[in-house]
Amino acid sequence: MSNVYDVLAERGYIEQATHEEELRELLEKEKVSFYIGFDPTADSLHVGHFIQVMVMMHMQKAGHRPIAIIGGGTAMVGDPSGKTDMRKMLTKEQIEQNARSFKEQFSRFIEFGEDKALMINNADWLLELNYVDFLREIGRHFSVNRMLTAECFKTRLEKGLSFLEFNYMLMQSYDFLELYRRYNCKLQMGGSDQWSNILGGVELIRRVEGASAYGLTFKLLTTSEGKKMGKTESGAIWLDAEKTSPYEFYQYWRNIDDKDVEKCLALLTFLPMEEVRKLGSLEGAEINKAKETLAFEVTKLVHGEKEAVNAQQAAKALFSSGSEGGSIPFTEMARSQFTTGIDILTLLQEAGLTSSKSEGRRLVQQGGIYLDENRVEDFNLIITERDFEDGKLMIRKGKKVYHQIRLI
RNA sequence: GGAGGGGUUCCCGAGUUGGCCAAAGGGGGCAGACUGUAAAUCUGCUGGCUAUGCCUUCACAGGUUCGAAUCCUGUCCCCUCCA
Repeated sequence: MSNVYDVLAERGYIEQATHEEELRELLEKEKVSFYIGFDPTADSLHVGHFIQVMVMMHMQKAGHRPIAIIGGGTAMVGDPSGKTDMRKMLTKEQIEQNARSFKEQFSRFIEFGEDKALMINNADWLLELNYVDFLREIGRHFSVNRMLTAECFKTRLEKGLSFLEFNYMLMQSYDFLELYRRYNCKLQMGGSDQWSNILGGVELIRRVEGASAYGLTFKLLTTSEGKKMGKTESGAIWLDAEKTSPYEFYQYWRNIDDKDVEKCLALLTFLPMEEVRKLGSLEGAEINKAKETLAFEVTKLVHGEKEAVNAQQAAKALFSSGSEGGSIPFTEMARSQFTTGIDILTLLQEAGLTSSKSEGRRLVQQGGIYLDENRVEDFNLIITERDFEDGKLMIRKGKKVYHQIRLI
């Protein structure tokens, strides 16, 4: 069980790999530098990236060296894989800013240092490429016929694919070559949508350097229905506490589908596999224990133990007795606003629970709003200081969304 | 550059003999019931508001008309075929 490859396989990360056996041996024998690319298209990593971060952690633990590549150069082109539309192009400044946020977040999970792990922006070499040289050196190794048969371009061939995007594969392949030359990086990993791009790099290194390089892809984190996980109606689940509070983060995992629990425990926590299997095999209401463990462990990894405990306590308190907990989302409002009273619809909006008064009105009419566990019957209700206890008022929307108003 | 087709509410997508269109249907989402903070199922809702009425929406800007998503003119954008 000491081989990381086996660990990764057992936990269910691996989708496919080039030369499985060779790669396994390589990981057994030597310290391998490997890379995973990240597109800096947002200012924070989200849950979808986290699985890749987990892999880097596993690999680093096993003594290998992760190289996180920030696609500063490639982001300026946009990866067409799996997309139906052309991506928005980002400005250089945005990309740089995002790259900084990424690095900060990576440091929470991976130890950086010359020998430990690196983070590199591929803009370093991509931006100064000379077009003609690139074509002569790299372009000649790619067959358009072959590329067109690649899965990642198929959907785009129907809808239209610009030449700019068509080049993405070459750029990513070139990244791998460059990393091989500079850091002796022999392995590229990525989501399964990256398979063709990774293969491109592996082949390029073989042709240009005559050396062996390897590729490995992970399963994309999807729900049992095949949807991408980590997306909610209100957007992605971010690793940044500012964008997704630890409480919400915890709740996301707590509310996960029964069928996804075991998979997530294996992929997103470091719990031993025996325990993962044990938890995953719980039946009926019992499986809630597994969900609690999952939520706690993942929150702990991402936000630290303290936040995880807070989130867990808040959740338990709310869902078992309805009393308040420590870290539920809240809004602070001036006491003076409540001397004359404020109507419920406005209050809901202030708390961010509804986006319009009409929406609030509907919610109340349908019986979806509660104040301290009492259903609100009338949408003309006026809230005053007297409704508060200890300067706090708990509003609940639906079954699970809690929000507290605090007087200041 | 030439020929043709099209841009509708969160998304897909009806609607173009002008009024009955805040706009069918589906998806998604939200809420209710049932439950285990799960899934499935059933029900309701899904532009805004100082709300039985009023206001703003059908690419954009004008025009015709008592009245336009629907007709006319111009502009922008997208797609397909030809070069």
